[in-house]
Amino acid sequence: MTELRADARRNLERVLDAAAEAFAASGPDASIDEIAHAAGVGHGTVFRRFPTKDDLIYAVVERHFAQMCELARDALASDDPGEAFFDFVRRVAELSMSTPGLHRCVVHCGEKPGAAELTRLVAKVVSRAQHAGAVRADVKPLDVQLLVRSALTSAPAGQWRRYLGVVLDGLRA
Amino acid sequence: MTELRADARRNLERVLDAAAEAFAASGPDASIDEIAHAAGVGHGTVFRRFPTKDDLIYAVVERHFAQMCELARDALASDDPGEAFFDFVRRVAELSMSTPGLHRCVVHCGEKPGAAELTRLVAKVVSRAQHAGAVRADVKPLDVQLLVRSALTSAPAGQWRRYLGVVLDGLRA
DNA sequence: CCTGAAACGGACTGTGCAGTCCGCTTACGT
DNA sequence: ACGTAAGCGGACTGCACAGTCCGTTTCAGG
Repeated sequence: MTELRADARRNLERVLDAAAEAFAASGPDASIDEIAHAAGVGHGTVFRRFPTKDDLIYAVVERHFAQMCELARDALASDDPGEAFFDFVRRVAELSMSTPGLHRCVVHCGEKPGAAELTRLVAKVVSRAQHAGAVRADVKPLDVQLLVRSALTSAPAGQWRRYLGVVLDGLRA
Repeated sequence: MTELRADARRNLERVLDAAAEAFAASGPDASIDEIAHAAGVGHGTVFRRFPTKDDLIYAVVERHFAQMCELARDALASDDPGEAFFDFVRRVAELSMSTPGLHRCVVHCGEKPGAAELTRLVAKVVSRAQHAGAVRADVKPLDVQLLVRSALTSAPAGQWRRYLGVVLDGLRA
């Protein structure tokens, strides 16, 4: 199963990269042809790996979640839980603001792929920071998510970093 | 120019109603065929009035803005500026949450149609409420808009009324 | 090398959509 | 009532896209 020919694996990676970029830029409306061309392969090659466009979107979203899980794990590995939390939030914000179309992709594929794992990790990051006294104790992970999301989505163009700063200050203990 | 035959005017209205409903439900992806069918006309009739799909979207958005302007004018006509303001915000929220797809339509047609008039009226509603001492003096119309929008967009399903209540309480003097 | 399986990619199909066209119908002034 | 211009709507075109197929190319093991 994992026995994938070298060229196949290389192309698969190119396709995923191109798809991530296209979906990040244009949301789920990006066409397969466009992605295949950007990846330098024929679009038949895309469909061999991902029988359906939705399968490709799904894969990209999963990868995106995995990136955020990675950030969360980094935060958990740090020995300063407070700063780790704030860094984590800032990085996640940076990531999602640099890929505006991906949110629509997540919505598009309804039930999320690996969201459970991500939720679990984030909860850990938050509670660790609270334990260290860096974050007020009366907020829950969901609150953090909603507050941050609202700051990002409602900020005027180019102002989201400032808005995020305000919210983060509000979360400090 | 306003000399429109009776049947033409009737159909035009039906089309606008159907379009408003369709765009509110599905955003700008709603098809002309679907709208024409819902309006009970052939889709040629739609294209005669609106040479382009974008023209139709534009018209619906303009109508939506006009509705909000109407609400603002109602608020300005009330003799209790404070309560008028809070009612106004609640009504606008109710309106936009009942037409989730319209926001994407507004985004779709970039520069907004009659946004200037709306902005002007809202500014009046806010400053009147502030003058009456019902709303804290240190917020600007833009702040109100952003705060309300963020409450609406970030609330979990079915919770937006509660979130809005919190924000409105926060705006009281 | 040489061979067979794996992978490739582009031609092809089917669908759904925006936008056009034109023969038919209907409102309305006289 | 009737003539005509305004209005109608569905057949048609063209295009963009998702998804299929198959003849050709390339990898990898012996």
